[in-house]
Amino acid sequence: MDTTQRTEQQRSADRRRRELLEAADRVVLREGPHASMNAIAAEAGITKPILYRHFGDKGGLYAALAQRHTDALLDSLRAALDAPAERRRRVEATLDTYLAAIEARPQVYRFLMHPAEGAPAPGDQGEQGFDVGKHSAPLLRRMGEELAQVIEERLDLGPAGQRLARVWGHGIVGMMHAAGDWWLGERPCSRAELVHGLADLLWGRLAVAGDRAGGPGF
Amino acid sequence: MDTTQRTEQQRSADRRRRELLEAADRVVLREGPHASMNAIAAEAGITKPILYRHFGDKGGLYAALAQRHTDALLDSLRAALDAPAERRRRVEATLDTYLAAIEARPQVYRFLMHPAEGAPAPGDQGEQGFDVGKHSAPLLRRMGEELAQVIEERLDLGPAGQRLARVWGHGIVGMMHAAGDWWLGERPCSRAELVHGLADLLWGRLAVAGDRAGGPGF
DNA sequence: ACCCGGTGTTACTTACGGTAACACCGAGTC
DNA sequence: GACTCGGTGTTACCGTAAGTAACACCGGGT
Repeated sequence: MDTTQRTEQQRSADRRRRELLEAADRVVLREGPHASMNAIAAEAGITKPILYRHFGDKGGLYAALAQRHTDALLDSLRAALDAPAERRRRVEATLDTYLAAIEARPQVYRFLMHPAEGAPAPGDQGEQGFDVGKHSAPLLRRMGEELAQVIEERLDLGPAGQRLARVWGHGIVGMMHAAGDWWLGERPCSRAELVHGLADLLWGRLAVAGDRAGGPGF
Repeated sequence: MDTTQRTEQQRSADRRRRELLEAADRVVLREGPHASMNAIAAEAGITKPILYRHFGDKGGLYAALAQRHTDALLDSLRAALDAPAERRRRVEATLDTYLAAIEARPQVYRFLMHPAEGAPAPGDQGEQGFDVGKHSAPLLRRMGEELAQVIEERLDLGPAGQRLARVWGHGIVGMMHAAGDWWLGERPCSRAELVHGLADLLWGRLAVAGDRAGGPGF
């Protein structure tokens, strides 16, 4: 098991794996998250068992596929978050980066948000509580944690700062996600307007807005 | 086809439908969203074709099931939103109501958020764009729209108020959802702390928080 | 006596995830 | 040169679950 040989084999396997992932990517982009293993294998010019040898099961393949895209998106978001500008500009840039991404490739986005569709696993006994709470798309969790870390590093939030940063990280990511999802479906306004509206929300405009005439107030 | 007879038949059918829904509810609560149509039929003491006669397909059954729970949850939320108290208290009460609901019955919650698992429909040709944007759980959309309406009715947000209210409605709901999902999975703090943290976020504490020493600022 | 709509059944088809068993092939070894 | 060995590939199969005929029973109206 000397290093060079192992590397040789691994490089071959890794190249193959990348090819398979690219084929899977094409199929998922074309047919959506319901793409069958047969279809993916056909696209790659091979048959099912090979896919299973490489990825274990459908969940494994989808996880590998999702991680590629998740990593790419997170890199973009980090860049926007780290840009040299004032706080509000950075928040807006990050929101806009996310929205631009899901706008540009909605299929990828949809796949990332619903990767757990298949794979109930035949021998499913156990875990009666069926992973409540962990069901969210890994992308959302990762984005939430990432943002939480940035917030905690840079903001002085007092003694309970760490907990608060995580609450905010996940909350802001969820806000971005849900608003983006709705916006993508209905296109009720321009991207810039959406970004501005969300930033206003985060900047506390909800708290200071005046009551409307005639109502009991909000 | 006189009215009384029709009503007679309909009432019988409706009662049956409710019974079936309750059986389905028990199974879904016990086995999660992967419950098979066979299992549901067995729980109801009948066989599959009857389910299909009543609900069309699995998606139909799940939609009917989801609507019951969604309606119930929305009623609670409306009550919290309409309570006579100042704005911040009401926001906190609404957040707390939602979190209490998902905490009390996580299985229901999980089911509501992922109702579209099955039903790719065999004759799936067409809709190549596969409903991007509409994939979200109907519950999230309904909550977003509902909140948007309340905001728009009660707050004076200037000329673009309507659009802004919808952006905020969906954004806030998404924030609540993602934070609640994360919280339910990790239980990093008490419910009250979470509520307080999210309300602080909505009240603009992000904007006014001080930079941490040593960093370039957020 | 006869039909008819509603409720129910059994038995089937189709599709898909996943697996077992076998075939080929190139590289290193005696 | 025959021989094993790991990797790549195949065909053929199993189990499960959605969805669909086709048939059976039963009560009431004509």
